[in-house]
Amino acid sequence: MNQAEFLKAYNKEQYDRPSVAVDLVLFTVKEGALSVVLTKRDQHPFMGMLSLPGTFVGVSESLDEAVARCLNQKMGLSDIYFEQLYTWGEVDRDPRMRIISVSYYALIPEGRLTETDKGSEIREQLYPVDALTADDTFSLAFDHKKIIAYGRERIRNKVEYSDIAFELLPEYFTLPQLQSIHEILLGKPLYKANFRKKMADRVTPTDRMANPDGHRPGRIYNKKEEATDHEKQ
Amino acid sequence: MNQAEFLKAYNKEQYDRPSVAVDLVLFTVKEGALSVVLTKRDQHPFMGMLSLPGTFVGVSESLDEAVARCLNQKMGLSDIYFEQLYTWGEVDRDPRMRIISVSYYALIPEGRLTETDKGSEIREQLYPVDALTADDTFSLAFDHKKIIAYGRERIRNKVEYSDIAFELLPEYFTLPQLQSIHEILLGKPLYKANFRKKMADRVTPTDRMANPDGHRPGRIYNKKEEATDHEKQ
DNA sequence: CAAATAGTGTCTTTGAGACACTATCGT
DNA sequence: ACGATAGTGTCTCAAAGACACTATTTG
Repeated sequence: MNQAEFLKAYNKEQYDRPSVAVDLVLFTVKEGALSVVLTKRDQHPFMGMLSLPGTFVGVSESLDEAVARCLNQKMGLSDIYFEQLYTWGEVDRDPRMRIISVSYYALIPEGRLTETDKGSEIREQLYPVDALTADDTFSLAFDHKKIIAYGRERIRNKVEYSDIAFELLPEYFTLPQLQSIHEILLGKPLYKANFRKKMADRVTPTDRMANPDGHRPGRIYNKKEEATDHEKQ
Repeated sequence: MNQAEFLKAYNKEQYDRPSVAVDLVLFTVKEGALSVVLTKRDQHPFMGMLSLPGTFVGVSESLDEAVARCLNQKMGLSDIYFEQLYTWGEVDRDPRMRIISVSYYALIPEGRLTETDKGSEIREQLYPVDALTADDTFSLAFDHKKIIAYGRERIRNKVEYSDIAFELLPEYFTLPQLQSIHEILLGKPLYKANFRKKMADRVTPTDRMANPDGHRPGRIYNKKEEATDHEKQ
C-alpha cells in the first residue's frame, strides 16, 4: 500500500476516530491556599457545573501550542510555565462523543493574574484545590476532578526534587515567602532552619530588603541561574 | 447550541482533526542488557527502518485497551505490566499526516517471551537500549528514538522508589537476580549488603534454593504482597 | 582444597529533623 | 521595652555507602 492509498483508506474511516482536546489545570496560591481556575459550563453536558478550561487541538498546532493558545484566548496570559500531566482516554469520559484529553498543569504567581484585562474575572474563578478534592459530595464536569487530583499529586511530588515552587512566586522574593509556597504545596509545616539550608544553593541574595510593617525585614532573593558548563570551569 | 447542533457542526470539521495512535516501548532484560522490541518498517515513510510497535486508537476502545490489543495482536502477549509515558504532539512528527502518539512502556521478564508462538520472532527483534540511544549516527523511524530515551529515563528513576524491577523477573527469584536487574536499570553496580538490607522488607523467602553449577545456591524469594488494611490491624 | 557465588557484621558518612537561640524592624 | 517576624548554631537520628568478613556449593 503506497501513501496515496493509505490516506484514502484512512480517510474513509475518518468518522470512526477519537477527537483530541487539551485540558488545563492552572494552579496559583491565593490567600494561603493552592487554587485552581475553573469555568462554569454554559452548555450541555454538565451545564452549570464547573470544569477545567480546555480546547480542541487543531490539526496544524502542536499540543503545547494548543495549551498556549488556550491560556492566551481564555485568560489573556502568555509566558506561563506548563507541563504535560497525563492523557485520559476512557471511552465514555464525554457523553457526547469520543474525546481524548491531554491534560496539562500550569503554575502562575497570584500577582501575574492582574497583568491582563481578564485578571479580575479570573480571580473570581479560583477554587481551593484541597477543599474541592476532599469533598466527596461536590462534583465537577467530566473526569475533571480526577485530573485536578492527579495534578495536585504531581506538584506535591515534584516540589521535593525540582524548582517548580519558584513558578508560583515573582522574580524577587524573601525566603519566608518561598517557605510558605513549599509548605502549601507539601501540605505540612517545615522547619525554618532546615528549609534555609536546603535552599541556600538554589537562590542568590540581593542587597535589597522587604519592607514589612512592624517587624524585621527579610532579605530579597531571586532564583539562582543553573550553572553552565562554562561557569563550572 | 444543543447537542445535535454541536455534533453536526463538529463533524463538518472532521477532516481537520488529528489522529491518535499508541506507541509501545516494550522493555526486557536480555543477556544482561536492557533491551527494547523494534519492528522493521515495510512501508513508507521510513521504510526499512526500525520503529516501535503501535496502533491507531479505535473510537470504541480506551487508550489502555488499545495498548493491550497491540501487545496481543503483534506479540501474542497478555497480562503485561504497562504504564503511560508521554503524549507526543509535534505537527510534523509523521510526514504523512497529523498523528498524535500516546506512548506507553511495558515490562516483561525475558522468560515470558517464549510463552507465545511469536516468542522466537520477538526475541530477534530485541535491541539493547543504551547502545541504541548512545549512537548518534543510528536513527529510528519518526521520533521513536526520543520516545525510547524518555522511557529509559522513566524506568531509571522509577526503579528507585517503586517495585517495577519485579516486573522484569519471574514470580520466584534469588536476591542476586533481583540485584542484577536493579543494576541494569540504574546503570551502575550496587553494594550487595546494602541492597539486601533495602530489599529485606519487600520480599518474602521461600524454603527453596536455586540449583546453580559449582557454587553456593541462593535462596529463592518472591515479591511481598502489599499489606492490606486488614493485615495491618 | 580451590573456585565461585551467596550471605552477614559493622564502621563511616551524609543529610533530614528537631529545637533553642540571637537579630532587627515598627511602635 | 515589646510584639512580631527574620535568621543561625548545633545536637540527634536514620539511612546510605563502603568494606571486610564468613558460608556453602561443585569438582
